[in-house]
Amino acid sequence: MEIPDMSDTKLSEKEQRILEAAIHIFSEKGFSAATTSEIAKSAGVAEGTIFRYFKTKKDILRGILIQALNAFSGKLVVSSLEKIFLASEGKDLRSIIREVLYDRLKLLDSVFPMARVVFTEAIYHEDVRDAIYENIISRALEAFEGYCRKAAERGLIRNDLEPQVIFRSMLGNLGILIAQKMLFSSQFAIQDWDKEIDRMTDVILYGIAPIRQPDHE
Amino acid sequence: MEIPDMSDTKLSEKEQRILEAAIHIFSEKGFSAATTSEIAKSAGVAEGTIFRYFKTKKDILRGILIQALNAFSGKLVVSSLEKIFLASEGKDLRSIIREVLYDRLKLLDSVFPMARVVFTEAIYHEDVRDAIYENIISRALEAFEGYCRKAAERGLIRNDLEPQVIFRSMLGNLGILIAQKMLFSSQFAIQDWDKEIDRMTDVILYGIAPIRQPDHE
Amino acid sequence: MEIPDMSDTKLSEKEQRILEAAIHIFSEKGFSAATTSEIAKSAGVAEGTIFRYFKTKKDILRGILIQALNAFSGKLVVSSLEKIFLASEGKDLRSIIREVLYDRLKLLDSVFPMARVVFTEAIYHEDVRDAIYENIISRALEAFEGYCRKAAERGLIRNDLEPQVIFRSMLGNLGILIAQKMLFSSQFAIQDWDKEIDRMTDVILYGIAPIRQPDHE
Amino acid sequence: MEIPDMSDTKLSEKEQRILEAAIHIFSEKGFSAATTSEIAKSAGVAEGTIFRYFKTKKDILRGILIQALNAFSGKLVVSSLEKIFLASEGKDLRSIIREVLYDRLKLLDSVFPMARVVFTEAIYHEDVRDAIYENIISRALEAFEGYCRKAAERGLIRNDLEPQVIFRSMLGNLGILIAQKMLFSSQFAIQDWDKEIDRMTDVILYGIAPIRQPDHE
DNA sequence: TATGAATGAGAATTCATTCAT
DNA sequence: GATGAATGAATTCTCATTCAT
Repeated sequence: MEIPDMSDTKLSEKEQRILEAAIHIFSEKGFSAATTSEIAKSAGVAEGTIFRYFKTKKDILRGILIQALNAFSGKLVVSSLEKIFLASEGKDLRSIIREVLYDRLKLLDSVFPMARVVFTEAIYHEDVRDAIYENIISRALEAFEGYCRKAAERGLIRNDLEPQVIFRSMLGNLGILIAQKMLFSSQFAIQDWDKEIDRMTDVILYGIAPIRQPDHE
Repeated sequence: MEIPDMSDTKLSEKEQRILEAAIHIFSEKGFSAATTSEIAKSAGVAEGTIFRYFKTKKDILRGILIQALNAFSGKLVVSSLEKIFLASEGKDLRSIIREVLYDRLKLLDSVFPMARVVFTEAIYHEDVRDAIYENIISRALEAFEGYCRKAAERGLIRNDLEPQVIFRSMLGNLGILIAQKMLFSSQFAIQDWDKEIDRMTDVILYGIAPIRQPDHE
Repeated sequence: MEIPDMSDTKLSEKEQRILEAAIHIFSEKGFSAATTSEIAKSAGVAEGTIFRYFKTKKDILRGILIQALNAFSGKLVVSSLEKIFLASEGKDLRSIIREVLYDRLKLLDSVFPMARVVFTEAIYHEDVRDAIYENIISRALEAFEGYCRKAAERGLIRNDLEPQVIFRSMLGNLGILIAQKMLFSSQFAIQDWDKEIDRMTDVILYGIAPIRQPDHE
Repeated sequence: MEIPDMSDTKLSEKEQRILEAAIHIFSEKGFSAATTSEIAKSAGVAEGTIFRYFKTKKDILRGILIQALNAFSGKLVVSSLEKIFLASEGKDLRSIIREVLYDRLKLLDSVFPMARVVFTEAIYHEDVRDAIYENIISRALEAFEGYCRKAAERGLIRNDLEPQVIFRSMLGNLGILIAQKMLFSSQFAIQDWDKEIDRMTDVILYGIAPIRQPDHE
């Protein structure tokens, strides 16, 4: 697959329209099942036009991946997290985590189709996974470790846990929540998001074991 | 997609061989990108033979889904969990959770290609999700709730948490671990599974907030 | 282009039919201007069938080239020439050359479309030229040199000429004759082939300079 | 194909540039395999510009053919031959033929790409052949017949040969030499052109039969 | 029953030509 | 005039499905 330089070269309006149509359709039916004719129709251009901008169908996918990695890595993943953490002084951990969860949820909501394309491709292609790791996971993890260390110093979180483990736990919980919202909404309609987030935060914070004393916290 | 009766009608040896080949190939490249000729070759039958057993390519997928749902729902998901819980009398929660995690991990390991096919299809088709919900999730949840209630009564777990929330937390943690093992093994090679499971159990049990007393557990 | 092993692997009846249709159409309009749909129609098969036998359109051309090189090199070019030379004992040079010209003319007549495809492709592709050289020219030249030496020894031909030069002269004369017959038949209709061949033989034998003695032949 | 009036209407500089680029590219890959975008790039104009000057791609080819026929018929084919023949008084036949061969060789060298386009198209299109015949062959032949007659009268050449036969012989020899030079240079590199032309002249003059008496000529 | 050659509908891709700027 | 983006018809190629053996 080979995803080239992630630099955010400006895209023409038409190129962007094609990419958006493709994201939508790839997201709905997967890369292989989508047809370029469909994408063209949805983008409102002639089928041939697609191939002016993208040499092959696979290149459309590459275009999406590049955009996705750019979007996730720089702007979204790290920076907004950073803001929350910077604004976290004095706040208690519960608030911070709630905010983080809300923020991530909102973020993934806004880019869900794109994310769906990226993750399903990741399932099949190691190079996509590598790119995801390099551009998103490793960076997010790095940033996260910094916050964890600080939080641990301040006594906000346990200092006997490795950040990776905490990261994984939060990611896992978040992932399930997203899946629930996006895929199983008819089975598990979530009415009260505040409450839902609260419960999740609670589990993340204190686990499922009985809480011994009402005095702590 | 319409997944018909889940009854485990016996499959002929050839039918089974075709299904296995298809699971393998669908798992590697996805349903649309796989070709029937490839499946036939891998199954060691003529391409035409596939269509004696499965009217269309989609029917092969249906066959896989049926098998998968059967496998997950009845035999695997519930029963083995049950065993663990039944054998749990007297054991502490940490041991139980560790056992559950180990067990699920082993299970998913053994059926990973099949699970991969099911879950990627679930991403695209609501009816598959419905079938997954009906056959797996709702049953597992039901069983889980029973155990939770009992465990709560015995004072093993917090009684202020809804079983769903606990379920979600465990599922999320487990999901990430699977993804890490199956997809990001080159980035996060897990050497010491005992330790890894221990850490995860720890977080599930006690969360990430600072633990106040050494008296816990 | 890469023309693979020239071994005469047997072709199925359908493969042969496709090749023949392709030879006909490539010969009429050239490789690029011919369409696979046209070839399929002319061969009486479905378009898809072509691609069972030839992975790409270019492979059809390759198939033709292989067949052509086989046909020209082994069976035709050398062997029939050989017969003539073997039967030449005692005959005078004029008869031999006439026979050779007739023979080659008949040969090229019978494979004209194929030859046309090969030569037009040779114009554009060095590898085709190389293959032609290796398989046809160098072999024919080699055989020809043998005959020339013998003929020179017997005093049938000048011994101060290099075989290459003789070869070139005969080939040139023949080439023009073929072109005349195949391409400019409406401008230069040849009525009396015996006479035509005679005149050509005469020029090949004695050149255009005035002949001094009426004693020749 | 229909090649219209051969009059040398003046071409704009841009038109000429397009034609030259087209000659180059058609010559390398053939008419059908060449793309207008390629031609435009090579001519340094926009693709649309081509269609200002030539209504269709085929018209570019027509333009080349017209130019080629003009070039060959008038200026080149006849006139320079004429010069040689006019200057031939007193010279022996050998010198004349050598000069003619040299001259033609140099000529074809200089216009090889154009000639290649014309001749390959001639292979496929009768009207091109007709145009070649009308504009080049018939004129050249006519002129040639005149010289032949004179030469025969002067006793320079055999008078029992029809000029056509002589023409054909010279053309054939020349054709092979060109092919050798242009297409098979790696197999038959010609080092010493003087010698090569000499040998060819020798064969054209005296043929391949043993020369009977050292006394003649 | 099993085969695999044949099919043809449909997919990706190319490219001459048009046309608004 | 010149441009080059846009077009869509035509082309190559794929592959699920059929069917004669």
